[in-house]
Amino acid sequence: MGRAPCCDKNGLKKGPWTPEEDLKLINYIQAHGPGNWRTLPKNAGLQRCGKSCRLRWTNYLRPDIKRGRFSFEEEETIIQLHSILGNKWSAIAARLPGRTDNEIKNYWNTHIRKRLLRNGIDPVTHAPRLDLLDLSSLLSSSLCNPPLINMANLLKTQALLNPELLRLASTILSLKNENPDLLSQNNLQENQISDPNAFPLSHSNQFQVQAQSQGQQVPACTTSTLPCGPLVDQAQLGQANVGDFPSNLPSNFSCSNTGQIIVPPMESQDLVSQPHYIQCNSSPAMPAPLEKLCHFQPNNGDDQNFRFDSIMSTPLSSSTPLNSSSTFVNSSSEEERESYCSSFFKFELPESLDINDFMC
DNA sequence: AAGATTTGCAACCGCCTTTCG
DNA sequence: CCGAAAGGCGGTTGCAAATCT
Repeated sequence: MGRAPCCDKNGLKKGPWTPEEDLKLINYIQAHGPGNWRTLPKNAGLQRCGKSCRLRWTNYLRPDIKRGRFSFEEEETIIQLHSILGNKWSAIAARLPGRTDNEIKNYWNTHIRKRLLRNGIDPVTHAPRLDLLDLSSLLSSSLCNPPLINMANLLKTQALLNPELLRLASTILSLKNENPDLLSQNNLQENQISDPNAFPLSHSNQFQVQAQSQGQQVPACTTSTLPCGPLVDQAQLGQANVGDFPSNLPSNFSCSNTGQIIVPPMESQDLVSQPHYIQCNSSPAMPAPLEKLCHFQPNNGDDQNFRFDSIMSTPLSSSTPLNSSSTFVNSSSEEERESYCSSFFKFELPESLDINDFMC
């Protein structure tokens, strides 16, 4: 037996609400409070389905709803939360005061999703998408960079690969493609990190990188396009396994020829500072070749207080002097935001990387 | 200037979960 | 425990506004 409809639809109005209807609904709820949506329309004198009244109230008429363009902080938070929660719009909305799940869903579908796609990032998994890459330019750039040829070959055999490593490879390729002059940049970086004494490593700078066993679901959060973004108080993220958080390589790392992964600085906070280098301990589950990649070091002497968790949790949009600049946050165009996202990705393939080690 | 196309968003639909008798 | 009702959620649609040709 099918369920009875939520209300008798005969004679009930559909479509856009009129100001008069809104007023009736507001007046009724102000007098009696929300709830009992089934009887509300009748009592309020509305020719509407109760469900329609509830949606109108929760998505539009509620007094605490914030309308207007999403701020940079909000967008950033949405991306981060979506990478963790997926399409749980109500859960995301619960962390964005004044925003409704419907509004966030619409904004995601019309703005953020498209931008991620333009940046070659799968909006579902938050991972780079091979099928969106410009393979011709990729291959041409590979001709000037032999290790990339190997990686391209590696990708052809993706079915044989550990998915995590495949993701790493695809990420490297896609971002290399976006940053053609990365080599020169990285030479500088390599020089910077070649002297281990220059980057004292404190215990607090270490974290465990837990390579995921094959087939394990990867929390997409670590491949968010805004990896340095806020994260929301992770303790509040009931569904997010904070302990697993760094189990993926952060999307904004780069790989030096010396096998180090370089996490760029948060641009909005420090547009000119050098990347951070973070040391990580390899876990038993990590394939040996990946261990080569996961040798993080803190950046430099003038960043003694650097902590990885600060990268993961410090809001890009926090009220730091640079970032709190309202001109940046509030007037950022789509291009600026796009640039902001893609600029995180600076990769270089380690020459020492032997793809054979990655084969299953 | 006008028609075509794209974009943005409010609203609807149907399914799932929770509540309650 | 069971079934119906209500509430909640995510996906989709339809239309007006904006943009393009």
